[in-house]
Amino acid sequence: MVYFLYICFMLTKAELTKLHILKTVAPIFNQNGYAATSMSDITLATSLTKGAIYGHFENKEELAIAAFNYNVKSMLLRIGEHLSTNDSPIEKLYLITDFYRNYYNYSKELGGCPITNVGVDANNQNTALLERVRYVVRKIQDQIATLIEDGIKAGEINTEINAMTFAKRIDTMLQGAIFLTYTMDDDSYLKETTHHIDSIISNELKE
Amino acid sequence: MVYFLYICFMLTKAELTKLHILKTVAPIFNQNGYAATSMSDITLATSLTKGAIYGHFENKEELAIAAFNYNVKSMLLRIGEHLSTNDSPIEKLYLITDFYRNYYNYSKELGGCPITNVGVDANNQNTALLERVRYVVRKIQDQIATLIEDGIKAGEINTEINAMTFAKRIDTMLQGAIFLTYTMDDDSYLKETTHHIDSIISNELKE
DNA sequence: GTTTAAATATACCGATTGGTATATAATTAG
DNA sequence: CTAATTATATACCAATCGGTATATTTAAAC
Repeated sequence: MVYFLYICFMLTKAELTKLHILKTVAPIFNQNGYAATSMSDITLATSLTKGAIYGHFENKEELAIAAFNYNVKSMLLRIGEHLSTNDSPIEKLYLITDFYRNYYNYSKELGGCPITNVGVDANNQNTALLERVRYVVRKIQDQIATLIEDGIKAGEINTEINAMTFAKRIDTMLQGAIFLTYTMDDDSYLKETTHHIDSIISNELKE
Repeated sequence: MVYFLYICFMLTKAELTKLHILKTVAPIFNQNGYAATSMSDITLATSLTKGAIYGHFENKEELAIAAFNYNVKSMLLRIGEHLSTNDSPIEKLYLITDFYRNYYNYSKELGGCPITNVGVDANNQNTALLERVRYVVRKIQDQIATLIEDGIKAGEINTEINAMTFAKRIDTMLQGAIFLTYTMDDDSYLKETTHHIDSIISNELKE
């Protein structure tokens, strides 16, 4: 059997299988958590056997980490695409809130928000996974802070603003909204919060 | 053997055992999650056997629900105590943020924040537990909203304020701060957020 | 097309899972 | 103090857990 990707990007059959495993397994780990996901779940979902799975991943933990990285990568890629629409720092800030405005629908495909789920799941459990979560949280906050600093330099944002303070404040609101939206199955938390952040940008950040 | 509580409140030995189980098991379930907590963990921690445990709880799920309720009850009790310090609605609002200011230290005793942990853990997994989480979230938000409405009636808070909107906004910020404080093991999220909410009360709510 | 190497399937491992039937111990009621 | 009852301990269950050694199939290189 010959696959499109195989021809196009010169991927070996094994690499394709690895991608298939990750794509299939990522939302399962994300939705069920590490402990509640069994290797049987994985073989069943991928239609592969343990031999194939363990041929690509050393153990369950390595697979879980790879699955989390897969989810995060596709998420950050999507944010990046969204932000590339506009060049102005302050407009990019609005685009971040715009991304999270529809985050419920989007992240459902990933089996929920990977940051929220793995952050809670790995807390005091899995050191390697938790470290990855922290890295991504820092990365997102740094990105927001950099945008604010760029906005200050461009004269779009008030010079007296502390970039990291506001970045963390925005991230805190977003994380709370994501958690409550999922827990209450109510999108209005994300809608209201993104709207609120927009008005903060307009009223408190804008020069 | 005779226990203090036994004499004082006329609790049977069995009821005492049940309390002992819940007190021991509640933080374990909260910290590890439902799937990652085994009955062996429970028998080991309580120094009891399966016979004793299953004599008091029908199955693992019932025990997990009882453990969550135990944590929530002690948490709500603590908030209630804290709020009883003052009678003014707006001062009670400040006392809520004051409670969450030191929430990291307090909730560590419970094995983390029960709302956050069980909210994520039970999402798309355990219907009964998730329903309990939702009930508690609504209860907390209603409590905040009621305080704001009382403040409006008392002339302490601006009449144009939408109580539930602000209650949900405050809760969203708190949930985000709790999540990030735990995930990043950094208390400053809760400190900064409670400080920020205080200034919102002072600047946006106060008449 | 054949050989060689890699990828996948099969069958199995000991340990642990949640749960139960029954025996034993402790407590309560008379 | 005894009898009835309740609470706890013991021993066991089938099922599943994560993981592995080996056989078999498939793809890659020539």
